[in-house]
Amino acid sequence: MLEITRIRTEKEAIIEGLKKRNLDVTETLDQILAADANWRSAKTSLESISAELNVLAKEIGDLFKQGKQDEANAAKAKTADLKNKEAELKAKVDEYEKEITQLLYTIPNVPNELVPAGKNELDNETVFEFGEKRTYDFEPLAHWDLAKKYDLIDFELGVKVTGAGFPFYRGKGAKLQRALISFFLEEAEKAGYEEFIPPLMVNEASAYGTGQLPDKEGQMYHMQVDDFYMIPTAEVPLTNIYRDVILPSEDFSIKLTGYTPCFRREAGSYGKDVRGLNRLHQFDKVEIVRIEHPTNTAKALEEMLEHVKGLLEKLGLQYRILRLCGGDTGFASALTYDFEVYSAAQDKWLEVSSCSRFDTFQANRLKLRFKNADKKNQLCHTLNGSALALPRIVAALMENHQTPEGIVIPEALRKFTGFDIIN
RNA sequence: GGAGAGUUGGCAGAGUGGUCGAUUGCGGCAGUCUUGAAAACUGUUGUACCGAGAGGUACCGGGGGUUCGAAUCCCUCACUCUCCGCCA
Repeated sequence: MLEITRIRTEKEAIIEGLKKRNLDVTETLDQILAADANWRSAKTSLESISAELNVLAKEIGDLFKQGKQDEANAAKAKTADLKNKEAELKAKVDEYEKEITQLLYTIPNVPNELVPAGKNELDNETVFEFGEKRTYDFEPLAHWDLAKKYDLIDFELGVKVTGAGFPFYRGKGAKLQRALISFFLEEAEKAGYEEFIPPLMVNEASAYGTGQLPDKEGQMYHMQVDDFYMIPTAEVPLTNIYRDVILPSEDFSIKLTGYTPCFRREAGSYGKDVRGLNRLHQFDKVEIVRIEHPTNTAKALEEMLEHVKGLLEKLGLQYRILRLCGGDTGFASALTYDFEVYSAAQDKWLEVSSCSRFDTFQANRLKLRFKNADKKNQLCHTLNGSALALPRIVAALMENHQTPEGIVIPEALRKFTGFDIIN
C-alpha cells in the first residue's frame, strides 16, 4: 500500500510511474486527495470539539468536588450539543478513512525506474543469459514421461488421494526433492541467511501484511473453521515476523530463509501449462527474504540475483533472467526479475525464481520501521526471492540431464542425494 | 472437548469512575563522578495523527455501550496461560 503522505507530495510522479503498468490513476489519486482533505478538515474539527469536551468534563468534576451541584448540572447540559456534533464528525472521519483505505488498496506499487513499460510477458526484457541449448542424439522425453519411466513421481496417485496438482514423489524422486531442499538451504546459509521453519498456516493479519489480502483472496486455501490461510509462499510467515516491529537503529540488514511447501488454488488457470510439474497446488520452495535500509535495497537485490545464478549454474541448467515489464510486475513489487530455465524436451522456458523489491509497499502495511539518524521512525524496505522453487527445477533437471543410461545428478547435488544417476 | 485465570508502555508489574499517557522496578539514552570501567547519583526515555508553531487529539487486546467524565462499570469478539481429558 502506498503511503498517503507520498500521494500528497508526489502525485505526478506516481501517475507517471504507473503508466508503465498501463494504468491511469489520476482519477483515483484525485479522489484520494479529496477524501484526504475532507478527512483532515473533519478530523481537525472533531479534535477541537473533543478538546472542549475534555475541558468541560474536568470543570464538572471540579464543581462536584467543591459541592457545587447546581453549577455542575448546568454545565452538564452544555455538553449535550457538543456530544452530538462529536458523534457526527466521528462518523464522517470514519467514513473518509474507509474511503481512503479502499482506494489505496487498489493502487499497485510504483515501478522502479529500471522497469520497462509493457503490457504482458512479451514486453519483458532479457537481461542475462547463461548456457547453451542442449542437443540430444536421441528422442528426449518430457519429465512426466521420465517420472513414469523411473517411478519418481506419481500424479495419478495424487489425484486419488487428494486431487489434481497434488503429486506423490516416490523413491529416488522423493530423495531428489529432499536433496534439492538441503542444497538450497545450505547455499542460503553460506550466503548469510538465517534458516527458519515457519508455520504453514497464517492468520488474517499476516495475509494482509504481505498483501495477499485483500487482492488475492481466491488464490489461497482458507481454513474457514479457524480462519487461517495456507501459505502460498514462505514469504508470508517470514516477512510477518517483522510485522509491527521498529528496529532500534538504522544499522541493519536482515536475511532470512526457509523451506516450506506452498499451497495455491490457482483458480482460473486450469488448462494452461498444467501438465506434469509445471503448475501444482502444492509445491516445495526455499525462499529468501531481506529487510533492508532503503539505501541498501538495490545492492541487496543484486546479491539475490547473484545467489540464484549460482544455484542454477551449480545445477548445470541453462537459464535466462528477465526484467519484468510494468504490466507483468506483481501488484506489490517495484521491480522484479524472473529466472527461467530452458526445458529442451518441452521446448519451453520455465519460471523457477522471481526476485522482487517491494520498497516500502509491504513495510507500510506491516508497520515495519527503523529508527533513523534523526530518531524518527522510517519504513524499511522488503525484498524476497525464490531460491528456488522445486517442481520446475526438478522438471528441468530430469529433462536436461537425461541420457540413454539414465538421469545424471549434478555434481553439487550428489552429496545430498547419495546417488549420481537415476536409472 | 471440559473448567478456570488473564490480556496495561521495550520487559516486569501497580492501578476498580475525575488530579492516569498512566505509580514503581528493570532495561535504553544523556550527564555527574572516574585515568578508564563498574557502582552511585541526576535527568530523560511509547506510538500515530492534526497543526507553520504554540499546542491539540487518540491509543491500557479488538469492537460496542453506560456516564459530563472510563485503563477502571456493562456487552461482545479475539487471543494467551493453567488444570483435566484426548493425542503425535
